[in-house]
Amino acid sequence: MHANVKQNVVPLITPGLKVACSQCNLRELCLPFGLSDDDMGRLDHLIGGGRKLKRGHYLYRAGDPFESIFAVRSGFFKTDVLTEDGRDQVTGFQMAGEILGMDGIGTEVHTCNAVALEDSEVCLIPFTELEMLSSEIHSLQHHLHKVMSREIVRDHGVMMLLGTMRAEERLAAFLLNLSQRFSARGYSPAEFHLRMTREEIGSYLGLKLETVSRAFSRFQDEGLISVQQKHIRIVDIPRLKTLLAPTDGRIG
Amino acid sequence: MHANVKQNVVPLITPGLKVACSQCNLRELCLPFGLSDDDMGRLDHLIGGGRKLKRGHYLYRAGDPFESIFAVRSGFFKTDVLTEDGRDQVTGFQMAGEILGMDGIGTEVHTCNAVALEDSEVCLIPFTELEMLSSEIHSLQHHLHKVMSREIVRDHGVMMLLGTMRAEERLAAFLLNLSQRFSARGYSPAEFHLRMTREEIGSYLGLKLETVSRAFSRFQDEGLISVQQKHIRIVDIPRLKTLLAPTDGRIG
DNA sequence: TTGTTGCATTGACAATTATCAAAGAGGTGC
DNA sequence: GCACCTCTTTGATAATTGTCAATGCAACAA
Repeated sequence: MHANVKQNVVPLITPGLKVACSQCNLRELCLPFGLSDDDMGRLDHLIGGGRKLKRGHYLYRAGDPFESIFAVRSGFFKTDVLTEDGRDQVTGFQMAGEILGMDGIGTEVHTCNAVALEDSEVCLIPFTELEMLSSEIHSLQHHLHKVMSREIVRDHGVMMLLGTMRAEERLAAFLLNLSQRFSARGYSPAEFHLRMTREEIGSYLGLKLETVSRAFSRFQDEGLISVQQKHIRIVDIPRLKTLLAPTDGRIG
Repeated sequence: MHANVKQNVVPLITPGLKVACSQCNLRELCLPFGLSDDDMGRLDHLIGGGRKLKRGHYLYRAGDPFESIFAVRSGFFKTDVLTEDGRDQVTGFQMAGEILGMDGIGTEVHTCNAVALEDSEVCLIPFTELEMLSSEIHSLQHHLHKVMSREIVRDHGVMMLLGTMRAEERLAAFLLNLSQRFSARGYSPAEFHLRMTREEIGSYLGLKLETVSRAFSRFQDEGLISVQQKHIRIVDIPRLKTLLAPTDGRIG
């Protein structure tokens, strides 16, 4: 089998963590966005508590019955799809405030795996109950739709990346995306720790790990970033951005 | 500017077509799936009529305010994303019974273009009203969520294709996908007319049009399909499928 | 018919990325 | 500290796909 994340087979999750949207500093990034205090209280009621996951453990696996979606409270996840013939595609990396598990709604079964890339915590949001509550709270319903729609738009961005960009462009886009998301969470946009391996980055970007590694090295040689294993410092964000708008074949 | 679809600038749509889900032979494929007669009647009420589009005309464009989603009644569409720097990625091809426009929910603005690749008809589904109705009809709400979730899962499949497959595998997957969808609509799974150009196929598959053309020719040489311009006949579906499960690096 | 236009095919060659292989770095447990 | 393990880096070479260019084909209009 592929050098997949870890050797554990059972999704070792620890129940019983007390959580409340109304107390959560991620609420503006997450599902309760825009709710009144009153409605937020009703959402608190519904959240099925939290779960802690150790690094390498699965939040869910392809084939698991779908019951809940999850909000990342802390930590870092990847989702990937594994086909019968051994193909493995990382479909995303999720960090605090982001929602996981919406792939399972359509089939009632999860269609990808979600793995913690570091020790993490999630909130469990039972989906049937979320639907019930969202038919009473219009803003919750609408926000759920927005979250799903944004996931579709994000996927389109990945298709664009995979379909039209070259290796270095893909990596630049990836770094800038991480930078922006860390920044939105109050962390440095210029300096961060990668939670995933070169192979996982490569899988996400449709490249082999060696190609990812070489692109990192090239960026470093050109003074765009500084890399030390998983530690990244972006030295020149503007110039990194120009890598994405290449030959300047502009129109108007 | 790129050899984009057509020279029209205004989305020339013709309003006033009378439609009713309850009378529609696509209802089992489309949004009203699973509704009672009674609820279907309420959905009929909400559908904002139909629109006809001539080939080459836009159903919506990136930047248009989002108001409705659309169900394809007949015809064939493509959606694509165009970036400032001139990249163009086809994100999907849609046929009868499929839903268009969900990309716009999250931002209240459409994020891609939808173009008719042949003369087509769509049903217009005002989204705010759909949300209102779906908070009253649980099965409608749930089905909407399923439709959105399946779009996410479909996108994951495209990522897998773009991230892990080689040119011929991508084209085989593409043909088999079309075949299956035509089949589900009562058309021949083995013989059909492509509505899109080689360039559009290439954009969808992350390949150049020449590569697509060469792959078609190779398939024909090997007796898998017969190609004459846009007319395709799949001669050997099983063997085409084996192209997707390649080196047989199976596990168990 | 003939010319025009857009799309498709094919060939020769170049660029990009993958593959294979070896060595280096860093962390963990003993 | 030392051994082990995983991950990363780098080089040499091969495979795949892109690029450029020419020709072919089909539909359509004059």
